[in-house]
Amino acid sequence: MNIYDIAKLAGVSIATVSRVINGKENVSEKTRRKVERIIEEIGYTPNVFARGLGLGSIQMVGVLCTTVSDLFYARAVATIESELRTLGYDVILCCTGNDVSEKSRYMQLLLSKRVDAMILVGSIFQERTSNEHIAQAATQVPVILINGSLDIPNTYCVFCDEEGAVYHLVRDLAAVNRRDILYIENTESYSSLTKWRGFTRGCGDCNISHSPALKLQVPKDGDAVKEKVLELIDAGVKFNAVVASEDLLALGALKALQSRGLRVPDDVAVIGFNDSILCKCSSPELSSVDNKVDDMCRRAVAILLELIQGRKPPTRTVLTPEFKRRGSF
Amino acid sequence: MNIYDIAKLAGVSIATVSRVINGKENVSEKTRRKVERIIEEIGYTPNVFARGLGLGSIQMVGVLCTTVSDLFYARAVATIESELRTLGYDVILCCTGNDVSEKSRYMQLLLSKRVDAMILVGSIFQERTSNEHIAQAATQVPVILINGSLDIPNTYCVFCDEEGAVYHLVRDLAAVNRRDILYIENTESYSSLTKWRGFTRGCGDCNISHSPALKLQVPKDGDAVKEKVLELIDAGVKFNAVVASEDLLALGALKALQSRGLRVPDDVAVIGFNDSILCKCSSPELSSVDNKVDDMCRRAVAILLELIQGRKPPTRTVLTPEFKRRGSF
DNA sequence: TTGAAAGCGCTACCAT
DNA sequence: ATGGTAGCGCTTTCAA
Repeated sequence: MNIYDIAKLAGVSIATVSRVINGKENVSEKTRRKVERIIEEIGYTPNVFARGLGLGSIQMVGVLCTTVSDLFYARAVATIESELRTLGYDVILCCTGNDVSEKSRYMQLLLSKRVDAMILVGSIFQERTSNEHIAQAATQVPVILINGSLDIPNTYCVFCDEEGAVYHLVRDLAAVNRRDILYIENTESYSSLTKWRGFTRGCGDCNISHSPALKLQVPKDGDAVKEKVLELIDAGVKFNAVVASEDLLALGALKALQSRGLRVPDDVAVIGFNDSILCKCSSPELSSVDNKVDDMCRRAVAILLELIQGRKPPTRTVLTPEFKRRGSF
Repeated sequence: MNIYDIAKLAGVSIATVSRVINGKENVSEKTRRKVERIIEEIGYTPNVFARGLGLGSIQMVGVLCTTVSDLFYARAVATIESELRTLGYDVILCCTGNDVSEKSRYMQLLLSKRVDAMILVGSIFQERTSNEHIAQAATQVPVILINGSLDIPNTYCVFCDEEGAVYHLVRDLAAVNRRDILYIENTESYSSLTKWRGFTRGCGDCNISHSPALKLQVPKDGDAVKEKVLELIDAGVKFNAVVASEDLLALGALKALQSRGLRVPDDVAVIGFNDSILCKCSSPELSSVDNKVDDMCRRAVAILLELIQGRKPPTRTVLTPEFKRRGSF
């Protein structure tokens, strides 16, 4: 069932049918109604390929994350999807994994599918070495980076001042004499770097000389963290606060502490990052830095909208995180 | 840059270029290499629309879930995406929400995008009233339902014997004299019905007369559950086991119990459903029924593959859940 | 207000 | 092994 069939049934030309479908002005009310009725009756839907061929756009945006089974990314993707939907765009979901060459391959794939834009979710898309593949993609379609910052033409970044958040966290801890801070970071993510910068700056300002023994670098795995923290405790390393670059890591630490009879927050304060659903699963509940995923995503889509409308959106949008105080500090 | 340009540069016809692109046999090695070199050099990628126009397929599958920010769905979507990717298919993600008319609208949308198939994730897509919209979609493309069972032509179902799982759970509880079981279910999902059936059957077989006061129906919200369970405890209702239709609900109950000084599992055993990441966040960790999301998703994609290959896959695939024993029972 | 016809870029069939 | 060419279904310009 195509536009020709409709045209024949309505006794008009395909041009007229096309006009009706696309809501053009120059069609008489009578003709419009007739065509619309037939379209309705037949249940006709235009062929997207044919349409795309002419227009060069298929109203789709590629959304990339390393894996959507991660809480943070899942939430982000959910928000982006719903926001884009309101603009009439579909989401092609790509879970790329951590490997750069894979990320690059996915971006190529999306370009070949002629997506209208690409949204990269997570600082993890900001490579420590080269970001040439992003630059390359950005020559074809706008690229929006969520939770990362990159200075590349046609690339727009939305992120949260995580450095500042950690900085203030350290100051707050020092203010209540929690100066022996165990810092746990996920090795994989780029944002770890930013957070660490905030941490050291905070330590500097508070005259805390942070021992290397109090920095833990781990993969994103609750059990692994727990193990490591247990080792630390058993080795006699002392600390009265834990700051983790992700809730899951904080949770692992919390469990390790509790299993050794240490009280949270009395003996040790624990603070996570992301303000995920996990925070409400432990007792005491986990204090955490809310890095405003939803806001970032909404901003990202808003930027896309501006681009579509031919306006010039800001290249960088910085949001302020918010500390969510719960039982663990 | 299109196939004509490539043809011109290579000094061959577009037909030959097309053959090279599609890896057809009947091209001389020399010609193939020449064309490939030029394609590489120019960085040419075929236009998907033009291709789709001819083939009627765009190598995309629509994946629908109510919201991907939910742990269960996120994990499912992640698995589906990665499996489909290996087959060369992209995923169009649709988070529909619970509303039937919205679900229906999304399915129409996907059909108009000419997806090659649709995968519905979650029993929630099985409406209690009419599933006409699914039947309608299934007339156009194969529909695969994960964690639900529907008898509709061109619709394939993959699900887990949740009824059996709950049935055996009740028996196991009864066997250790945990006969006062608080049953908590999510009102929104269809699978609640199945689970409840297993529960009552188990009670029947064990001569447990289950009091209506021990059935809690709640939305999917940990805090809400906690409230309800607290009310129950404070009202003096006694029970020595909790079975919940989802981990999040079980966790809410667990927190309520602990906050009233009840010990888990000594005083009350708690069992969740889905074996999600949440199970490992509490202390004690949550025992849970693993309903094999990953397996279901893999099966679903395997079915799709069979369909593509023109084979006749089974209409219903039933998996056996597995009880994951942890601290809470 | 309406219609005719020229693309859009590709696939696949038919010739050679 | 290669080329010519007819669609695929739509949008859009140009004429009427």
